[in-house]
Amino acid sequence: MAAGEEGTGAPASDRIHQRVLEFWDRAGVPGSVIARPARGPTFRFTEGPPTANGAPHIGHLIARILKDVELRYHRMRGERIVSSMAGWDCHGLPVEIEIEKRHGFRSKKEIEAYGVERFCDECRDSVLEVAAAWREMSRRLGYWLDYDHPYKTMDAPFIESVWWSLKTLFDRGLLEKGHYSLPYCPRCETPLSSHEVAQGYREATDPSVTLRFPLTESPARDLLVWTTTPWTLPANLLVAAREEVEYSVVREPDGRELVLATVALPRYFPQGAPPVVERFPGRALLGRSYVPPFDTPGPGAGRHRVVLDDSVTTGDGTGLVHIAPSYGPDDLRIGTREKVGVFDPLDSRGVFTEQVPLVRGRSFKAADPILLVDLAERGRLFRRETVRHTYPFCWRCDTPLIYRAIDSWFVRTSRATDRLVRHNATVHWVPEHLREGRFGNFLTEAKDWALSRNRYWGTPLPVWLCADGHATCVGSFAELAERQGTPLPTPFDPHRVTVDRIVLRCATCGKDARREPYTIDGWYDSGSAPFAQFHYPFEPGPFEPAAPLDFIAEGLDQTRGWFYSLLVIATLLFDRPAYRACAVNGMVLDESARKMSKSKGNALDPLALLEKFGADPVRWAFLSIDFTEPMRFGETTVRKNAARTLGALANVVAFHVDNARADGLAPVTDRPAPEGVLDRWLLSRLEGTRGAVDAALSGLEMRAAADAIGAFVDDLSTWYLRRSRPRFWSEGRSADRRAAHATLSYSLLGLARAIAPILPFTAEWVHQEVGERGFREEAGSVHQEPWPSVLAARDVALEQGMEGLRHWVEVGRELRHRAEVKSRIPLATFVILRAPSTAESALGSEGTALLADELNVKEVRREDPADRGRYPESEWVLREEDGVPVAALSRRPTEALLAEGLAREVSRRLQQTRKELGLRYTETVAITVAASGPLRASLEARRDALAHDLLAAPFEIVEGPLPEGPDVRTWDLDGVSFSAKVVRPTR
RNA sequence: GGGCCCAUAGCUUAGUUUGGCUGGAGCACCCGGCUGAUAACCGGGAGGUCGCCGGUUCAAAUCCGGCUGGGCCCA
Repeated sequence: MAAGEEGTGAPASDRIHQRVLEFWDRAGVPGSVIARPARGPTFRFTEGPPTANGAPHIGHLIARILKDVELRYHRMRGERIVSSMAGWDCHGLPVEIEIEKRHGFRSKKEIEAYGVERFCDECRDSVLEVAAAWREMSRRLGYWLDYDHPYKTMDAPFIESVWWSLKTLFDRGLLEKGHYSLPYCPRCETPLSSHEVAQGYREATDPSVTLRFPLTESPARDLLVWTTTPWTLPANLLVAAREEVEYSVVREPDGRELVLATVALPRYFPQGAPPVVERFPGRALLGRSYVPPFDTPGPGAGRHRVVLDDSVTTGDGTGLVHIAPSYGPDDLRIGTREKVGVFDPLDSRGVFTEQVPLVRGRSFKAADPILLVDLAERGRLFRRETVRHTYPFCWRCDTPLIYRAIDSWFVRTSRATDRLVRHNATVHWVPEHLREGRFGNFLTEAKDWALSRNRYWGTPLPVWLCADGHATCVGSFAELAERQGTPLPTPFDPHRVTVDRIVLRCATCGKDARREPYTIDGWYDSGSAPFAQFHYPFEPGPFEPAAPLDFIAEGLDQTRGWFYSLLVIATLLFDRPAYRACAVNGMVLDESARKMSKSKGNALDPLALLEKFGADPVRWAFLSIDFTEPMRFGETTVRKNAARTLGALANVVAFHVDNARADGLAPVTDRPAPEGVLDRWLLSRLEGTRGAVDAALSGLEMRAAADAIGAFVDDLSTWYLRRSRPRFWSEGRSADRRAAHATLSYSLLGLARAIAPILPFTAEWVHQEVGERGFREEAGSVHQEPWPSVLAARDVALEQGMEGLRHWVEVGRELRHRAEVKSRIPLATFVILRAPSTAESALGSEGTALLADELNVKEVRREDPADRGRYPESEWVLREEDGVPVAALSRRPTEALLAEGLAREVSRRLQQTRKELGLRYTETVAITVAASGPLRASLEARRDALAHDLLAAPFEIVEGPLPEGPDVRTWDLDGVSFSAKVVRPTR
């Protein structure tokens, strides 16, 4: 038996998984399944490449389960998956940071001192180490991809494809250099794209300060200016007001005057404002010059003045905004418009240069308090508070970001907004609301994509500039060699160390051109994966420019990551959507609905989880929750969800296999045509389940598929098998026995195929065990079987009839309950006072017999509903609906029936004894029962039946009591005692 | 501050698209039964202001508005 092994949540789960894994590995099943079919309809898929900088976490597990379920389903349908390549996202900051940590580096200078070449080599090696951990997790999960031939974004062919795409964009004017205000990480010394920034907002406490900027012509009158970033004050060049907003001048007790927006007065003077001496609209302030907070050199020195801009709001602060063009997008725009230039006294690490002597050598954050003290000493500080707000941090290293005016290369996504929106509209999103909701909103706001990074380990930007500023974008290695005038080394590694040395002839003027020293955003790499994995367009392959992927699935965090970069690149290059269907899973929380994190110690290690429970219980547990929402998940989730269905199925299989072997009955793969209602019912239910699973999986409703399977297994175990059990131990190979065997064997084999996408291990085990394939290589795997897409007809009337019958069982049991007669004691009659429905008629007399047996009554009849008077309450218990009796049950058993019940009591206790002795139901025992009086007479009368039921030979009935002994037990049945000696056979 | 999503029994949830049976299941609990039976099975019970308030309607878990709580995202 497979039942009862502890600790797994599903019986024998470990053993099954181990055995199946061993079989797959030995027989090379995954490789062979992935390779086939060579022909067949194409199902386009791309594995979202995990960033190869750390071990997989639990969130990665769910997306991989969803992907695997769909891929298995489509493979079984005979479709060719293009492609099944595993993928690794190798480039970028995440990987560099791992290596920096290893050496304790804190800045780019240290990397350069160490040697960029060595550094990049270590990045490359680290990627390969991490890939091994992912591979093992995937093996245990049963996530089948081609791990022997993965695409890696750092491979030369991949990079060449990316270059081709960038050149294509460049030629269309969609790749340009610009001077922009970008989020910048001072630790990583590189700008980040807006979708990277989006990943790193969190709560932070910052200074909230209001300053006095005295007006030059009216030295006793101060502009009040508010900021949460004091370190930007040395770079102040302008103050912005809003044209139509009303400003007030108030006089303080000491005679100084303050200028601020009228609506800001209550904010600054909640107890009542000082007297207002003047009011005017913002435009009146235009051109007024003021004394800047710090006397620093810079392009705007001496030209500090008030300008007008609509970006000024009065929701916070004073309605007068400090403008430092180098440190904010609006600031840069205004500064450019006012032609004051840019003053940026920070170096690339965010440290103040000698341009601000007061804080020279200090990082921007550390400068805040020093600057504030200085301002306070000079009487410029009006108010100092702190504020809690959300602020962006670097998604990799957690350093606070700053906006900074910087030279960068951009992909002009803003020019394609309408096409992005249009293509997105065609996507089948699961959950659907993402299309118009979060993802859709993001698209309409899409800004140009800041592509360049001032880093080392990444795809080099293939742009060279000559002294005259002409840009040459290189789209292939051949072109590179040609423009260089000499062949490239072989093998050619297109990373910075090699590429930076190459000097080209400018495509425009023929002068020497040097490479722009940038790498590109790693999201561009992964977004290129659908074509770059095939080295398109340099090699022939299955990639078709016009064809979107049919399916992808990843976590919600990819909304601004991969989902976005795929769509942008597909739109700009091929003017089509990137994918037809996208399943998106929510975040995985712990069992108390808290975020999982390593620091809290509540993170589940996916590999450990798979090892502890086996993959199928974990897969089942995830598919039992709504994956589109945040999921509460933990070991309990696995235990509770998996035990029921997987345990029940394992035990049905174990029962069947035991039974079939005992009588040498062969597996049945052709659909049998049994006569019995139970058999026909089960076969019909099987077809219904197959259909439901098929519909669910084709609509990305993985959960509905699991529900249908769960319901079928429940019916199979608790109704079909429970009701059919006696048929399996009828003597020899009766027709009924063979029919039951054929039905169960065929159903289990059919079920194995239907569950294969969802429960690949269990499916294989059922397929092998029930099919008597013995896990032999040549016998094949369930995953090589075709999907049962052509279904046999269901017998709907029969299914409905069975539902009706089971309803009458419930009614009968309720009546027994009310009559207080336990089921073991037979009753004479159950009467249904309703005409049978057509569906119920489909069950015929067999259904009646089944109902009689289930309710332990001697007779089931149907009668005209009008005959109520024939069922007096003294003799019957009645069930009424809407005041009309619908069923009646004999209220009391006769003496004879009581005696029969007594015999059954004895039988039951002896069966219990068999069980306690651990006997299999193929083993015979010797039983001697001692009883007297009516009990003995009742037993004598049923001697043969009892002997048969109990597998007892010899079966003796003697006048009691039996002498005490190790095998003797005594029971008391409501005052009647009996004892029995049960002796195990000698083996 | 803005956007998206979620809220049904102690837990997991069906039902919400398209308003209409008495809001269904499973787990857990209580009572009983059954067992050739699996952390099993069967019946009964208890447990629901369908988050709250309002609106539309003959009729609202379902549609609309607002609010509360939670999650994610953006600024």
